[in-house]
Amino acid sequence: MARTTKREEIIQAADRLFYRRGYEHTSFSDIAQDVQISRGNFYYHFKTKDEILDAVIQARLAYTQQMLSLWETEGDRPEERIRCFIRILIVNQAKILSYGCPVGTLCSELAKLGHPLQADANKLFTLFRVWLRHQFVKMGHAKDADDLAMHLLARSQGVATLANAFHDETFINQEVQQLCDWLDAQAITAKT
Amino acid sequence: MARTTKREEIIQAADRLFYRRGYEHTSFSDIAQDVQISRGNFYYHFKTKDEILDAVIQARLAYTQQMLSLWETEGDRPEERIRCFIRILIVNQAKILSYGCPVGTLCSELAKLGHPLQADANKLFTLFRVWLRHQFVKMGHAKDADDLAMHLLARSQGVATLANAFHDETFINQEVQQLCDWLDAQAITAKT
DNA sequence: TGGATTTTAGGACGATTGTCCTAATTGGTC
DNA sequence: GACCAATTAGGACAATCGTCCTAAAATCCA
Repeated sequence: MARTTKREEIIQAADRLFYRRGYEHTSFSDIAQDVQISRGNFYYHFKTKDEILDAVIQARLAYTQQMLSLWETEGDRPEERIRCFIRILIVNQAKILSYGCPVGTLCSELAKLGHPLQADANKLFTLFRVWLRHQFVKMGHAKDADDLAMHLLARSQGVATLANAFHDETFINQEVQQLCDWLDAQAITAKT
Repeated sequence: MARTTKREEIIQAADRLFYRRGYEHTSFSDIAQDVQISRGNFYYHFKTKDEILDAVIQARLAYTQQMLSLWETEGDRPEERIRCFIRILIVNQAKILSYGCPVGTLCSELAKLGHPLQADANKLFTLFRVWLRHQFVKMGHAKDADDLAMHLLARSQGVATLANAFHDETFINQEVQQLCDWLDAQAITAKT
């Protein structure tokens, strides 16, 4: 039983499956089978597939925000916090090698589908963008904080995409090192 | 009539649709409607959907190779040729803003589908990788040519993904400028 | 012109999709 | 034990999917 309701169980399963197989390639049956309920009973919890996607996106936004808040308390310098962001490439290495970045791949898919929830999915990117911008401002990069945030986001995306395609974990480690070096360089230029 | 056969017409339409809507979200009907043939007649040209995908990938490989060969003849320094690669972010700006990178999004999708043609699609990345590596070797980066090639590929991928999500063309221009600067820096460190 | 070949249109097929309805079951409250 | 609400299972539904068959039409060649 634990604390999770059936609804939360469904959202968790959908979250996992949407990431692994993609949104469109995941069916009601797949999710229902995963949480051990009948396919028909699905309608009681969610009226449409978009409703599940919406719930999944909201859940991702929630725990992403939670993660960012947690990082905010770790370390006392903004560089160390940004390093937390860079390190997710290492922490989630295995998943990234198999399925890419959860945010990037979802946004790409929804863009191709012309899906109405596209904008909501993009908020995931915005969450990271705003948080990173905030950190760069604190580093002394008031002027180009947003550019630096976008730059770092893009670098991470690229690493995830390539690592996924080539199934290359050495590449991830190399690029993470370069990103850390880049970050250090930004810390130096900021003070001047 | 021109020179194109019906089969080539189908491949072209499928190529375009796979890029815009994604592979799975494009149906036989969609392609058939695009090239003005009946849905049933499709079977005469292609037995399965995978067969079309295979043909599309082969076509992409062919004209990508052709493009790389063309770049090989432009300019006399490898830096100028690599700049051709970077510039596709500008040349295909409108499409990238709407649909992302054709290579990256296809590989990501096929990875999620666990599709057997995944490896063939990845050859598109390899084509660029090998070509870029070749240019970096000529620049004097014999040792780290492959790392530089992968790095540049990843940067481009990230830019495409973010530009697509945020529909931001200014971001593309900024990042292209940074990539060119980075390339110049590599040209300098190579000679030493 | 006549016959062979290529290409076509139309529809059947079984499976799967998202959606929706209904009747049965469960669980808690008086 | 009786009542009420929450939750369930099973299946119907129309549409769409990829696949495949067949007969007609178009095209080519002798």
